[in-house]
Amino acid sequence: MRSTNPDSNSRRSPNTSPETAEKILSAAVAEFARHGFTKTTVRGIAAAAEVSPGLVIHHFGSKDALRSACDEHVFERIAELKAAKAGYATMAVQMMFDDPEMSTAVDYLVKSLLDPSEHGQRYFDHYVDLVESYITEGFAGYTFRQSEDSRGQAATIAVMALAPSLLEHRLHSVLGTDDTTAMMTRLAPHLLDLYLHGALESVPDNSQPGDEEP
Amino acid sequence: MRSTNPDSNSRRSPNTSPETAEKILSAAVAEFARHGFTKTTVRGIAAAAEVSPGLVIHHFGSKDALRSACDEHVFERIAELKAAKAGYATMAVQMMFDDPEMSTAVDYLVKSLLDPSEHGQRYFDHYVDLVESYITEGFAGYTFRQSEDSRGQAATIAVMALAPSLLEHRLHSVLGTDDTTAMMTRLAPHLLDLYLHGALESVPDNSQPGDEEP
DNA sequence: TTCGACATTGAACACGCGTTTAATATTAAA
DNA sequence: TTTAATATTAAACGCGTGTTCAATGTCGAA
Repeated sequence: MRSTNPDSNSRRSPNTSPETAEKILSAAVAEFARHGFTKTTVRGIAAAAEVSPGLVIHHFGSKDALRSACDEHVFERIAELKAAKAGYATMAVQMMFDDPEMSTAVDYLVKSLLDPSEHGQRYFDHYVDLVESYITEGFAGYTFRQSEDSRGQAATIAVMALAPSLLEHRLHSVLGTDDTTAMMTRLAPHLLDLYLHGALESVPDNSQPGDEEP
Repeated sequence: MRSTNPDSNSRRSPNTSPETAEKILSAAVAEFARHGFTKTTVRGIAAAAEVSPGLVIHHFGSKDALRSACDEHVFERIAELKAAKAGYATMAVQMMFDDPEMSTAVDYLVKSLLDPSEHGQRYFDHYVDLVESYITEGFAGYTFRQSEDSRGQAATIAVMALAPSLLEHRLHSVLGTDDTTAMMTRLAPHLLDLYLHGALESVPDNSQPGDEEP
């Protein structure tokens, strides 16, 4: 179903272009992931896909429609990878950052969270739902601390899990690195330690709050 | 050092209008905090300050220069409030969200972190430095869990502390609230619990990773 | 008063944006 | 081959942007 041409001998793919549309969409996802929706230009996508700006509109109708197409594409990609990793005992955080092939998809979703959109909000809602189910039902053998406000707890943990990606660029600068995978690997033990034991080791023994110095 | 004129007696607000410049700058901070730098327009700032767009440029030179002025202004404001709260026993997280007067300043800094700029990076670096000093020296009687990689640990905690503000709008939507202070108050106990005890209560007892179901 | 310096404005400029349009190139079908 | 349809492009349109400019308003100084 990919090609109906009789002789694909010396001719590659001249006119019939499902390839071109895919190339444009792929370039769009990359550009959106890199610069966000607002700052990404149709001309930039066209240049990255080595086509004219008009062709981008011709294939997808508008910049917003192109974004929707990208949303669906990324969603499918994420769903595939999530299904492929089902049952694999690891934290959701690692699930998102382990696979280098997923990095652009994750970047896209992160930018989608920052640049307000319905798709981005639906993704975040779904993510909080997922975390809440982990809290109530457990995840890969782990048991979560329970709370009366499981929704607020889930939202808190979801936000925490997304934080490193949100500030990825700032982290690169402050840690003096440019390898995202290596950086996330470096942060992973600290995240695990935080999730397992918290960040604080001992609490002050003064009972009433004030400007006291121990 | 503010003025070199000999008689600054009744010389306050004649023609040279510091009031107008302050009004513009205040409006600019609010607009930048609300919509971010890129999406904020000079015309929008001018409308909020009830002046003409040309006057904004006349007073600050350019949109970028206006942003720098806003950066300095917000930095000073934050420094003041931090100094005023020195010695007050509370977490750095709460330090940033407690005071409702600080909310716009915090929003501004958050947007500054997302929309890349030198000032935003310097602020983040400073923030990580602060957290690292808390880790090594303790904070308000609290003792942090130690790590060989204190820099990575500090970056991790700093990112976590900033996360709720970064996704404030998404949190509003997912929790069905429009009161930021109330929402942060709701999340506070979950954050404290996370920092004190972590998020996970028990770990699975299977020693080798796989697709096992407990 | 007159003058000069500054504040302030409305209109316009130059530019980049998303999008449209007319024209060309290419291919499948008749 | 001819024809219809689609892919593709260069150019331009309309719009919003940051910015500039000439004109007007305003107030202290002389």
